[in-house]
Amino acid sequence: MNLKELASRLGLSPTTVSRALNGYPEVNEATRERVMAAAKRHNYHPNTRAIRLATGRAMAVGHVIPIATRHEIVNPVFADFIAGAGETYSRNGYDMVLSVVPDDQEEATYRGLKSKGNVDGVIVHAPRMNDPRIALLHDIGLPFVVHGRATGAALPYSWLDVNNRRAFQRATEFLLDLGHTRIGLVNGLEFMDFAIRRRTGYVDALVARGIAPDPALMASDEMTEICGHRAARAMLALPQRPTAFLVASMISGMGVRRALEEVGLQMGRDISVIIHDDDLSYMKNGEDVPIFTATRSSVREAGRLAAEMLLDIIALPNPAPRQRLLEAELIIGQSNGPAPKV
Amino acid sequence: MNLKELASRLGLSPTTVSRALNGYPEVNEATRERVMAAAKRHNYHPNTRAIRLATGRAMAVGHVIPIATRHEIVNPVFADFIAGAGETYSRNGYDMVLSVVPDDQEEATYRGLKSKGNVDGVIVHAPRMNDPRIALLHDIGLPFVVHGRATGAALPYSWLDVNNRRAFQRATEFLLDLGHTRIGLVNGLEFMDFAIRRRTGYVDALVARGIAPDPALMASDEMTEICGHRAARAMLALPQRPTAFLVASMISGMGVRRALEEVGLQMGRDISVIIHDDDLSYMKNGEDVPIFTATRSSVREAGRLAAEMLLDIIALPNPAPRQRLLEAELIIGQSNGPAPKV
DNA sequence: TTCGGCATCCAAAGCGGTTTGAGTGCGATT
DNA sequence: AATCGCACTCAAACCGCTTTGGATGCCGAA
Repeated sequence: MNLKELASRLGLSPTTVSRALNGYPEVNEATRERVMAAAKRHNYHPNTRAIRLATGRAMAVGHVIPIATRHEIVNPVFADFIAGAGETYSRNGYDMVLSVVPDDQEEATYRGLKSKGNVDGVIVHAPRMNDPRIALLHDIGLPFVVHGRATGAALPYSWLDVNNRRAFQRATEFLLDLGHTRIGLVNGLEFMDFAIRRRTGYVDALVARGIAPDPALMASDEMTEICGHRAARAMLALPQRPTAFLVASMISGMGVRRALEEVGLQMGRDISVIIHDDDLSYMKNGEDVPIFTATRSSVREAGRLAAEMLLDIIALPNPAPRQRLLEAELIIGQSNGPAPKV
Repeated sequence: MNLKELASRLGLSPTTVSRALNGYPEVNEATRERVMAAAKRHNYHPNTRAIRLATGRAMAVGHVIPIATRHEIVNPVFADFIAGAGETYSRNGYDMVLSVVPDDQEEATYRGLKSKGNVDGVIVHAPRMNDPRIALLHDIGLPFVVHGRATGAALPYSWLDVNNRRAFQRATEFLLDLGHTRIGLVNGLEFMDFAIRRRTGYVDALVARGIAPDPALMASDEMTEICGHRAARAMLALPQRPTAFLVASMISGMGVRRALEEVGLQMGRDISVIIHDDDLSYMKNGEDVPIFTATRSSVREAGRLAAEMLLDIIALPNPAPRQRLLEAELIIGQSNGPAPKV
């Protein structure tokens, strides 16, 4: 069942039927209702491919996922972000298309997406410092929103980010207030923009209290259980070990916890731990009382909001870049306590 | 730059240019090379929307993700599966479109995907017993491959699955061989097909050795850290506690480990644990030596294979249903040992 | 009576490709 | 010399929708 057939059954022209269904004013209300009814009765759904060609819009948003020779973006955080963004797209009649490509084909993929007209815009994931994708997308004229920011970008661009610096600054201050002075930072990879900001927040807080950051207490690696464990073990083996940890993710945090248990330290009593909690749907930080004290910000909500921002931008003829900075909550769980008396 | 313009610049008809680029035989080799060169020079990429309309194929595969009022499918396993499938699609020039929809709209989404022509086929995730989606897709004539199986389906259908029954049977036998007789099963939700099969394997192995399965040693819940922890705690509190655990996932396993540490049991010495390891890229089971002894099967590879199967099916005019059963490896890590002497 | 305006509706021209059904020109066959 | 087949190429139809630029009829105003 297509437009033409539906029109002929109704004894109308395709023009009128199309307009009736799309809510144009120049069609008689009685006619419109007749058309609507017939469409429903015959289970008519306009062909998306034809609409896309006729309107010149893809009604789709792209997410490019480089599969890593180096580091994976396919991580749990990504999954939840996608889920959030996908909700927004569905609600607005957009498709979400994921391109999983070898990372040396990332640029070609973006160019292809634009020139072949597969999508109306893209979300940029996991920005790094001086991320080349921003200039590229600007260049080829593909609307985009960055999830995060890219320090060093020359041009203004749209982004949605969590205030990572502030979150880690507050967390550090909180630990300092509890008397901790040796705080281990188990950070993500520091070519990632968010990790840089988090370290900045941590360092700023220390410096503000006159504490010199100790390089031995700052680790930077992938946010896996293994890496969290390794980093914590290394710091715990120091002559002057930390009395608290600030950890980049829930999963790293589980590695840290394992390390603590191995050396016989009880989290929350002997040693404090604060993690960053992305509020993942399948990786909840406890039920009523959080297991970990945490800086929390829902990455799923970020996905929803970033997608909304992008759809807004796509809809506008000449959109100005938008920015939105979300604040993380500091939630108190069972993993912190005062620094032990020396 | 579009076909017509390219053609006129070359002094050729669109027909010939189209054929030259698509490798049809009825075009002079010299002409073809001239066309190819010009296409590259002018950076010509055929418009996907036009191709789709003209050919009647969507060149896209759908994945429908119901967002749960009840249980989330947006889980880490899903992310890796998607990544694997996405690789296959990219290699073959297909788009992957994800539809994230409220679960009461799942059926409508499948129907829409078909009638609006958005996709050429779909992958069905997380099948349950008597899963209604199979009949539905059969009905509306949308090609599909199920990741997993759906016990109780009336019609034959295509699927790709891991031999979950066998995997858990082998793991159980392995523990039995080590002298364990009280083995706790920390399973996934048992309306999920894979979870049912795993329990069957576990029960079969016990029964074959003349051991009556104890309901108190069989838990079924979501595969989260929290749930794993809770289940393990409950079993450890039994008068006759288990000497080994068989656990449905890496993440549940971490919860189990936490429970063990809480009660002062050392994994691998005091108590044995075997998990199922989906070989997730960001959740590796150790580096050289696995942390957990495990039944392992890469879900990412499953994604690749399922996608290949689906593309094959889509390409064929009248495809017969296909099946593929993958075997999980049993890999020995540091989390198992002989049962303690009574 | 005439004409402008309004409410409706439609024919036809896109959108940018693919594909069908015909040409052409040329060497080989009869 | 006429015919045939082959190798190329092209015009035009088509995919299924949107959208432009009229038509048409009817009513009230001049």
